[in-house]
Parts: sequence; structure tokens; C-alpha cells
Amino acid sequence: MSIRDSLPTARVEQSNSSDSDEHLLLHVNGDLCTRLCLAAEARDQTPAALASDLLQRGLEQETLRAHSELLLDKLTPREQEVVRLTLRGLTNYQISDRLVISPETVKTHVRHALEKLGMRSKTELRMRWLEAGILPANP
Amino acid sequence: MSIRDSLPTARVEQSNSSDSDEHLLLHVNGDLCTRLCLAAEARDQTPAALASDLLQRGLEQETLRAHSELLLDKLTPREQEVVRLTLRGLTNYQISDRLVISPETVKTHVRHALEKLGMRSKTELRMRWLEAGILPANP
DNA sequence: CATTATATAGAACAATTGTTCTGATGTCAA
DNA sequence: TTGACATCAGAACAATTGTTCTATATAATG
Repeated sequence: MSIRDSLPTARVEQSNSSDSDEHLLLHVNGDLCTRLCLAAEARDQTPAALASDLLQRGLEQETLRAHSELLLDKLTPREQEVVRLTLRGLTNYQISDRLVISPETVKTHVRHALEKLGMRSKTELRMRWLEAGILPANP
Repeated sequence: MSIRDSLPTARVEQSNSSDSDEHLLLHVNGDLCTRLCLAAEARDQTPAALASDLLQRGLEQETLRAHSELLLDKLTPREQEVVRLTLRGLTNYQISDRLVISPETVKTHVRHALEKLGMRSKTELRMRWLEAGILPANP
């Protein structure tokens, strides 16, 4: 089974009159369909209801994520690196090791980043951004 | 528009032979359809592709969440309360205020909870559980 | 050139968290 | 009633984080 098989296909059906009547037909098959049905069964829910929940929550996270990305642009490159590593749960010391700078410098970057983001602590940063489903890539 | 309108309806089409050929038709309309299309446009993606991403990530979170729920059952009621409040970003002191107990007691509960969960810090707890999309209700 | 932004780093101190102990009290089941 | 568990709480100390300073060096921009 190719990867393509696990992607849903969609046919957009649009009524003639207004946009508010638009609707989508999502064709879900393959592995995604299987997992969706299993999860729905485990939750004693119909696949459609579960899909609705997942899509709604996913869209909320998308909004938060987009907002977070905009905030990230306000930071300098170095501050962004520090924030990313912080979001992966690293301590200042570990970050200083990774970036080959002093722990004091990490503290400075963290402080500047938190100021620009209007946050008070790394905990608050992690709360907001992990809630948005943001988990930066490994390197 | 009623709430029902914003829920997708589904018709499960199952082929005659094997389960691996099963597929779903999700009928998405109303507000959910609108937001899905807008978000897809913003990401320069087809609504189907975005839906696929959201469903996949949502299912992963479901798995993590289910696992976390099982872990939560290993904790005493008081430990669960402390964990919940910790996941909402409260400090030990704030929690002690909320539960009308000593900060030292909170520390004890946190320590016991982290031991049972096999974690080393509240940061690790927040990382894992917020990643799973767990955000306990307000009270 | 002067200003601004960026990156670096330290001192000094406060606050929070984590670790290792000890210990008291109450409940519940074997 | 003894043991296991849950709840509560403190001492003492280490580690991490946060706050307020100062300070140097470099690059870009006007």
C-alpha cells in the first residue's frame, strides 16, 4: 500500500447559491480510515463524531500555531534557537552546551525572548506553545 | 444554524471482501467546512490534505492521551489533583493555596506522582502531557 | 560617524523546583 | 491488630530558573 492510499481524497461540492451552503466530501481510506474507526470504537463514538472533534481541535491548534509563528518572527535568530530548544524541554545548561555558549548568555536570550513574547517564564512559554501543538524538529 | 449542522455526517462504505479495503465518506459542512477551507487556503493546501494532517495528528494525540489517562489512574486522588493543577501551569505555592495545604505537602505529592509516572520533573510532565493535548478543565 | 540591533557574558540575589530525609495521623483490609 | 496506604508537613540542601544590573564586540543602517 502506497502512502497515497493513506491520504484522504476529497471532492468539493459547492451549491449554486451561497458560500454558507458549501460542503465537503472527504474520502478517507487506508490506514487512516482503520485507525479512525478503531479510535472511535474505543471511545464509543461514531467515526464521524470523532473526526469532527479531531478536526475542530486541530483547527484551533492551527490558529494558535499560526499566531505563535508570527510571534516567533519577532525574535532574533539566536533567540529563536533558544526558544526552540526550550520547547523541547532542555535546561539552560543543556542549551548552552548545544549552542556552545555560556549558560549566562542563554539566560539573556531567554529573558529577551520572553520579554518580546510578553511571557513571564519558560513554563508559560511551554504551556502556550505546546498547547498549540508546536514541537520543533530535532536538530 | 443548529449545532448539528456543524457536525460532519458520515456514510460508512464497506467493501465486500476484507477490512483493509474499508473506507469512509465524511460529509463536512457548515462552520467546520468553512474553517477547514480557510485554513487550507492559508496554508496553500487542499482541504483534503489539511484534513488528513489534522486527523493523523489528532489520532496520535488520542493515543498519547489514552496512555496518559491510564497513567493517571495509578495516582491517588490528591496526587491527581496536584498533577492537574501542575498541568495548568500553577506553581507549588499556588497549588498549596488552592488546596489549602502546605507547599511542602504539595512537593511531597508532586514527588510521589512523578515517581509513579517515571518522570523527573514537572517540566517533563508538562512536555509529555501537553503534547498529548491534555488540558484539564478549570476547577 | 552615530545609532541601533545582535550576540556574548558576568555578578548578585530571589524564587522555584528537586532530592533526601524524617515523622505524624487516619483509614482500611487481611 | 498489624501492615499497607494515603495524607499531611517539615528540615536541609542542591539545582534550576528568574530579575536586575553592567559590560564588551560586531554588524548593519541611517
